Amino acid sequence: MNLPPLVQSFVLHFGEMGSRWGINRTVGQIYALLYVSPEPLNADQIVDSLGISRSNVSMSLRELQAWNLVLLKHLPDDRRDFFTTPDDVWQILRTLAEERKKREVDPTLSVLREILMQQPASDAERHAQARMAEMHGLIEQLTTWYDDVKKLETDRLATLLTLGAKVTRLLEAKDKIISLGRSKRNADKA
Amino acid sequence: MNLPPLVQSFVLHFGEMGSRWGINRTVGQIYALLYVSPEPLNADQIVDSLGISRSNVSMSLRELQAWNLVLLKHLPDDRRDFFTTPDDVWQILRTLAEERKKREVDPTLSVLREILMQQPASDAERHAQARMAEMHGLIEQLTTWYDDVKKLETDRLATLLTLGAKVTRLLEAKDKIISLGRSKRNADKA
DNA sequence: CAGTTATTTCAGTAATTACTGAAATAACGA
DNA sequence: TCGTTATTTCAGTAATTACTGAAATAACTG
Repeated sequence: MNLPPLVQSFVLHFGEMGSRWGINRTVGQIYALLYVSPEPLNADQIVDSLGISRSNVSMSLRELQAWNLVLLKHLPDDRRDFFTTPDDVWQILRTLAEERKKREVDPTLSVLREILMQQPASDAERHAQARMAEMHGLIEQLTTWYDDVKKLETDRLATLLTLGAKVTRLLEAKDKIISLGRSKRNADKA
Repeated sequence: MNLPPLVQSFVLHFGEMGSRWGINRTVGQIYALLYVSPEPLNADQIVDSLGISRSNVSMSLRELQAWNLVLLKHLPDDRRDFFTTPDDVWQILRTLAEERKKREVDPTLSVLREILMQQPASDAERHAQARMAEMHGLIEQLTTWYDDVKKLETDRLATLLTLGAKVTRLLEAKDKIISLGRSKRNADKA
């Protein structure tokens, strides 16, 4: 590996994190490298930077493209492929969320729905279905929220996040007032 | 594997999803099994249900305990350990979020902070640091929001989710009015 | 204490996943 | 067309991760 020390730390960390997810070390490293590079890189530059085989780079880039995490660029009079990441980190986050939903949440939802359609043949199955219904409800609620939020542009999403906390506090304050009123009335009754 | 068909589908699916995360197949299967079981299970019951070795169950339960995803129960006059999952799915979600943050987000934040402290030795490093600063900012904003939200009890969290969408729409409406006002003024000027 | 039961540890092995180098394909230009 | 360059594919191998069975430990009982 042949990189400025500061970049190298970042790349190595992402390699480790990658293997902690489903993504493997190399894919994580390549992504990190592209993310911090001032301009797009071609496959051979990645080979030189990370010290891995050309074929590994090819496969890993394909994986990153399947995740929509990487942009393909072309320079004039150069038929090599160059790769970058989007400039906007919030856009990257959105893509990541979308892809993980597609791979992890959606299949789970459809399995749950399918099972919930079936007729339980025992008490054990009836109980299992009830539990799955709870899980299904939770996931549906989360995805409904997500579907609403995902369309927001970067700056509005940021606003919503900082606002989110305030909405929470508002809710708490409202509840406190209501419960104060209730306990006052209860006290009056006694 | 010796399970009611409906439970088996669920368990198998979670096994596959498990290996798509860092978690392995067996851990995923055991968790799914515990999640749908009407009462706590001991290790031997898990062995029988899933057809895996006793030692594998022991290691996998240890893993689940490290993730705080599983509760240890004891029956009177029985010194075996029995395991369950929490009843409240929202509590499960909170735990999952907390543990993933601890394992994935926090280490990344600290690596980023450390790198950002250092003096860049080149333009490449300067640019890399700027990119890392963007990423750091995004993660900080997300975790601030998360820290606010995570303390909410189940029903209030659910409220916030359904509300979240409305807050969004409110923001959009407000922006539309403002931009309408602006474009009117601009039209007047012309 | 010895005997019984529950659980854990761990070395060895099986299974899976990652990676490489060589060959194949593809896309050009002369 | 052939030669050159870029990229992909894939069989073989390396590396990693998962799993097992046997032995060790631990926690109890009589």
